[in-house]
Amino acid sequence: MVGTHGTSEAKRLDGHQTETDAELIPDARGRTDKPEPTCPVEVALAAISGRWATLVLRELMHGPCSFGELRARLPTLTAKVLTDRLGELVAQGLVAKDRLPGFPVRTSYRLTDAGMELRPLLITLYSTGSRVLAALAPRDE
Amino acid sequence: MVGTHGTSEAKRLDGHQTETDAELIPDARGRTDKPEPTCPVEVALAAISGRWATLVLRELMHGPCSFGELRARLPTLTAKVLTDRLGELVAQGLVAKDRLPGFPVRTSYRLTDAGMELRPLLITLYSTGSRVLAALAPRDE
DNA sequence: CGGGATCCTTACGGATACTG
DNA sequence: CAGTATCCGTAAGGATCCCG
Repeated sequence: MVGTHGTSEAKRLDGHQTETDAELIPDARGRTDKPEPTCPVEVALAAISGRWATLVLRELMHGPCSFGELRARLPTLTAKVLTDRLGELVAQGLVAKDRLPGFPVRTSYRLTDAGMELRPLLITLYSTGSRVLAALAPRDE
Repeated sequence: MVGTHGTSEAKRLDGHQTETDAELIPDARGRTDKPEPTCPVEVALAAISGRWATLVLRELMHGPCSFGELRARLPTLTAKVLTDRLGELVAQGLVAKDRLPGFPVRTSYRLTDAGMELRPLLITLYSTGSRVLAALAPRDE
């Protein structure tokens, strides 16, 4: 039925080559037809989603950091949003929170081993964005 | 003033080593203290942000695809959201929309050169998510 | 087939003020 | 210093119905 005409045009739309899929979808967790929290892509996405998330992560990549230091380095980020973002990262097991003894109270935030795994992603976000900008620059296509 | 005590504890919190920064922040566009649309990271983030965005991109990575085909492959995605997502991608110059002549109307969506640049990012999202899950699996730290 | 037009609800980001 | 407590406006996602 489908093959009666066999035009190359129909094939281009219908036929999806599965050759390169293994690169994009290495295993069964990627073969999903909707956003599943268990899909690795969604896990990574959750880590960097939310405004300011990548900037907070970038600062923590430099090493442990206190709440106030983070605020100082990201001056226009309000305490509420920073608390939200850090709370999410802690809940995801990407950041650990250490209360330092003494007074006034100091809290040190640092990346966990899982959080460290995000470094290549931040680097790829940067390089990808750069290449996209470069590809758009010549002409709008 | 700062150096009077010189405890290693203070250094760990205050001193951010600039050694590895070049990897994370290659040029001036990355040295921002707030989310700037011109920052490459924000550009890449914009491309994959919004629910279903990565799934739509994944499908388009296989090759051009019509509106209905996208709906068929992502059954629980409503037409409105798909229209939104595609519209954003087109507005960002990552996807091109071709109206095919004939009846009924067919529209073919395909990645532009800029959109193709997102492939490594999708792959990194997957591998990063996998490694994060693996790092969290042994123990919660 | 490929959307557009509405409407609704919730989540998110931000501002401001206050506390242990 | 390191948050918490409120309040608010907007925008995003989804459902439903309709049109060319």
